[in-house]
Amino acid sequence: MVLDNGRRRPTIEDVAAAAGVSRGTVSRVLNGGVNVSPTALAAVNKAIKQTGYVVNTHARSLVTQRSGSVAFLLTEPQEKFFEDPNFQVLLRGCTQALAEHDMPLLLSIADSEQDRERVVRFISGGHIDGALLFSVHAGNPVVDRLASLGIPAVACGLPIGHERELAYVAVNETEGARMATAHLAGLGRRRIGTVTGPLDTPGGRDRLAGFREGLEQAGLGLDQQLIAHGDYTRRSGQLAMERLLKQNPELDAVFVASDLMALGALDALDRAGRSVPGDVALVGFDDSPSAISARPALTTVRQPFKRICEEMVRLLLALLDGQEPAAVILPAELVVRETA
Amino acid sequence: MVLDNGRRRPTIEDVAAAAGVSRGTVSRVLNGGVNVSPTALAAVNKAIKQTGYVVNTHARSLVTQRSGSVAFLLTEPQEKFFEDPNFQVLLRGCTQALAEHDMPLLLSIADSEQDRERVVRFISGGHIDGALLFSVHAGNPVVDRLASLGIPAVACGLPIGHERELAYVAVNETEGARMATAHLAGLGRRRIGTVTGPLDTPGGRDRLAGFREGLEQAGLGLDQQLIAHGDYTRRSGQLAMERLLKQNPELDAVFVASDLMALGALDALDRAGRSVPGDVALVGFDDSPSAISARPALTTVRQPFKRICEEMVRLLLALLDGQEPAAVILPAELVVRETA
DNA sequence: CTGAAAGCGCTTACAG
DNA sequence: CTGAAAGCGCTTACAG
Repeated sequence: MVLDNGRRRPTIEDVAAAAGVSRGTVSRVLNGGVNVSPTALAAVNKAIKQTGYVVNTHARSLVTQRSGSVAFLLTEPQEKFFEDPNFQVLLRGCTQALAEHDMPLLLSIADSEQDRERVVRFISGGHIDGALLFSVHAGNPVVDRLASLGIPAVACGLPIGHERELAYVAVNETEGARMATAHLAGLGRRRIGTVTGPLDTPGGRDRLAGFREGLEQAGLGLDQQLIAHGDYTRRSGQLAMERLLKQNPELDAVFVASDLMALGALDALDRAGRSVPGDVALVGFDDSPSAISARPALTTVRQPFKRICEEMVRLLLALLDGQEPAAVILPAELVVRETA
Repeated sequence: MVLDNGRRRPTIEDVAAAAGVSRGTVSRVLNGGVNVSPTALAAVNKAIKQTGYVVNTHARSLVTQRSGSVAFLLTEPQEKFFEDPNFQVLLRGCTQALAEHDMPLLLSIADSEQDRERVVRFISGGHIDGALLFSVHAGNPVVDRLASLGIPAVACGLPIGHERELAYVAVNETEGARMATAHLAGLGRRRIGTVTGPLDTPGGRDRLAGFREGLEQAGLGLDQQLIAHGDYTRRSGQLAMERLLKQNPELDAVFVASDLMALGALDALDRAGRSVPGDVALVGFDDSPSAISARPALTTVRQPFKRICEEMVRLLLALLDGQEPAAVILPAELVVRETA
């Protein structure tokens, strides 16, 4: 507003002049108003309004050594993350949670070798104060670099290999998967398979662990033939499901470690002429937007994405405040719809 | 890298000392190396590597009065944009196009009244140099403000009401819609309806115009009963389609102004027991990711999103360079799949 | 509670 | 081609 065409942006000096105080006093008002008399406070606030003053963040950052913004960092080597609707939910949630603290979100994608270099340079260049990490695979070079540089960072999901150094927020993966499997067993299914995510991700590793637990609790034996691996893409879900069906023609249920892969599994079941949930019952994981729009609608394990984002931002701000990295584990919840 | 734990970040002063030159010379090397002797250039580059120097962007921005980053601004009042898969494609495309210029992308969402205030404040606060505008409805207050503030901005799609002041990149909406309609007519369909977008958006207004043209060229008369309006959500597409079917039981084709609405229309047709394309042929618009994954796969009008993003970034950089706002119109292309 | 002043790390005329 | 110096707009001890 104001910024009358052609005129330069008002500075703290202009506000000081208008309020009849020094720059220092204006600055104190801007930074919380401590040690400022009510009179001065009122005069400065009036002058700010009058001049249309907006703080110059670069000048501020230069002295405070803080940028006041954080990165939303995708470390996924492929385009997978963009294909996944969870991404939108996460991105939106973080943008909102950050906006409440008046902090902008910078979107960074490090999915190619050269992007990686750029991103690390960018982050170590002081552009941002900290990073929100997504889709973290064990051994990801960017994550390793950030961790060793000591850049404040919070991962979405347990960061395998950096459980100690990095803060993170995760749903209880194991318990969620166990519940899903127990639900299938409770439906009377006896030949239950699973499509896992990559085993170098917490979602791949721990949901498989939960699946095993569920099977065991139901008194069902474990059979390697009932496990197929995907990489979180829809296509991989389809291929894994096809493998499963081929290896176990009598399969009557499947737990798929992500909704997107579940969509692919649905494709495969459809082509194989198996009805869902009639012939094969299916439970996904995420409760992503696609779970509802799928036909039939997916029974799935809900990840509380909004809450996850809020907690991630809270943890990151705490880190910036000098606190130690913490972990937050949120409960999973089974959402029963049409597929099981 | 470097940034040895505990040690402060190297500054231009450290590089100068290591290279045995003045700060000014280091700065010149950093900014293109003009007026620098080969000897000095080599010494400085070596010193940069040696010290692990990375420019402090805040200090630079303070003097250049440029932030070096741009905003990806969603002005949509609802959550619609996030529901739409086009969004991901656009976001990714712009991030990449910007990364090539080493510019970070700031994601800003102005979908509530107070968000709007924040965003305008943020932008006029010098955080960013310019904005990429998405989902612009006529009369959107944020867009009006940016335009009147003279903030460099490029809209995705024609910004109704600001055609002169704002640069923009758009697909040829009218021609795309005309082609879609002509395709349906060419299939021998005679009772062709349309589901439009909101008429205060270029996609709503101009695709309807193209539909009319197509009908006229095919010698088919215009009937108000054949026009239903949606708001780009899937749900609205479904409702509009239901209305259309009720008003025109003999409908044999429909042009839907977005793929997402087309998905909703498919839902409606399915429930009404009409086969696609058997009973009703359908053409969408966008060629968004959902077009391919839909069953049956959507015949649609392709928007070259990658190209759109590249052109938007190019135009924005030109604006920042002092050039006048320009418009780029890209050709539309019909992609024939299964629905028509 | 307040002002004067140093300093954050750069860039950019200005001399030479 | 190069260095010395001013200045970008803030914040923050330091005196008072």
